[in-house]
Amino acid sequence: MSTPDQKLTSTSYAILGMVQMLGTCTTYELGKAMQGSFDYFWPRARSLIYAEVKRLGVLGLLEARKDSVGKRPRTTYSSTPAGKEALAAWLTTPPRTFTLEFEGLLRVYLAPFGTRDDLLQALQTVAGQADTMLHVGAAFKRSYLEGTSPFMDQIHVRALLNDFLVNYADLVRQWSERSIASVRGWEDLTPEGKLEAALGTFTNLPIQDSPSG
Amino acid sequence: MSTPDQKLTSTSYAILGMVQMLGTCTTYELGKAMQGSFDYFWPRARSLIYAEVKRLGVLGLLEARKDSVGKRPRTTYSSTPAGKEALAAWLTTPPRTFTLEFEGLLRVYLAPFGTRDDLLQALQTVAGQADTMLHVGAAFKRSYLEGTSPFMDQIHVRALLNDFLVNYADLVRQWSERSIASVRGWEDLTPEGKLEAALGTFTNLPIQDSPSG
DNA sequence: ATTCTCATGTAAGTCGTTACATGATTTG
DNA sequence: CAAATCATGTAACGACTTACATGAGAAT
Repeated sequence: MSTPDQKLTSTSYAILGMVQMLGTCTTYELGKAMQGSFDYFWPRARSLIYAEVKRLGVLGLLEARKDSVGKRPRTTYSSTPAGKEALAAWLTTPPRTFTLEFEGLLRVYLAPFGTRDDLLQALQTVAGQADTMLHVGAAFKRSYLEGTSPFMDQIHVRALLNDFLVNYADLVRQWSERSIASVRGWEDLTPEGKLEAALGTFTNLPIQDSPSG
Repeated sequence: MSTPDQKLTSTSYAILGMVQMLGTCTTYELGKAMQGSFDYFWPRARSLIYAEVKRLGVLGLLEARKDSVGKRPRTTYSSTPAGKEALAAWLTTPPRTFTLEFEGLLRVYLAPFGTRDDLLQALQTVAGQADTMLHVGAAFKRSYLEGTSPFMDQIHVRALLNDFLVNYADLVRQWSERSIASVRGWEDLTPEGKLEAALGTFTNLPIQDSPSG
């Protein structure tokens, strides 16, 4: 009963969950943990977290304890029964759709208004970004296989999560590499002589070009 | 020279590019085109486009012509030399990093605070969303293979684009399906008896758990 | 002792969304 | 001709970001 859910955002629940996971934490620790865990699928700026925990405290979904370090005040948060209830209630609702924001694809779409080299550089930047992500994934993999990760007891769900994330990074990496290879084979961005390969790419997409309607 | 780039966002350039692609268009047509093309990698609300073309008009990057339909006024836009220059200049800069916002993964991470069935439902929702995306991809594929797409002359770059998008949707679909299969095999969300499979998942990730360095 | 990094926030601003209002056009 | 849908915006609001300010602790 009650579930007093005012206007909470998904970020609110992300915070509620992370605090519950950590038990008790300062906002800084919370921020670090969120950055380390959520950055690739729910990225948020630090300052937002400071604002949000405050709000969740007022709503009674987090317990805020003031202490201080030196003569500087700070706040430490922990979960409340109401907070746990709210989180559990949210978890029963369907997730909003996943959205991608991929400027690199915008560059591909608009490539004909720039140069071939612009496109190549954009794709190389993307490849580098994917590579970084793969390194992070590799570190996670190592920490779980070696058993050095905190939250080893969560390994069964974290496996699902990393399964997605690593395959996702790998997809971006591979896509950017084969795209670079394609573009390298071009002299410019005009359509001339590029139809055949394009049709081949479409044909090989892992999908049925099945009945409309 | 000049490149008077005030504070333009990536969305500004997306608009600049789409208008240049269309030649001349009403804001409504522009919005439709953007929705149809960018929705999966650069989603933006209609109303933002109305606001943005107006601004781009003031900046001289788009030409705005007022006409009317019945006694209702409307504005039609087309590209200007300055606009084309600005777009070309932007295309030389490196793209910002791709970001994902995937509430489904948040649900996976926080799953232990809810029930097994919550998690299953969330994953099924995701599978459905990926499926929808695959249908859109299939339609694109068909239109290009049949040669019925407008902008057939862009097929070489669109092939790169759809290569990513379809494989991405396919990844989400397949991931959600194998995750559902995993969770179906569980009786609850406790760690008991789930270690082996999790370790296997990590081991099989397409990545080296290579030297830290 | 100074400097650099860690830690704890606040303030201002913006990009973008949801909701609304209303005219025009098609459809039943 | 009434209802639904297409078309053309505006207004209000909010979630999130960037930039700033500053204390504490570590390093040199």
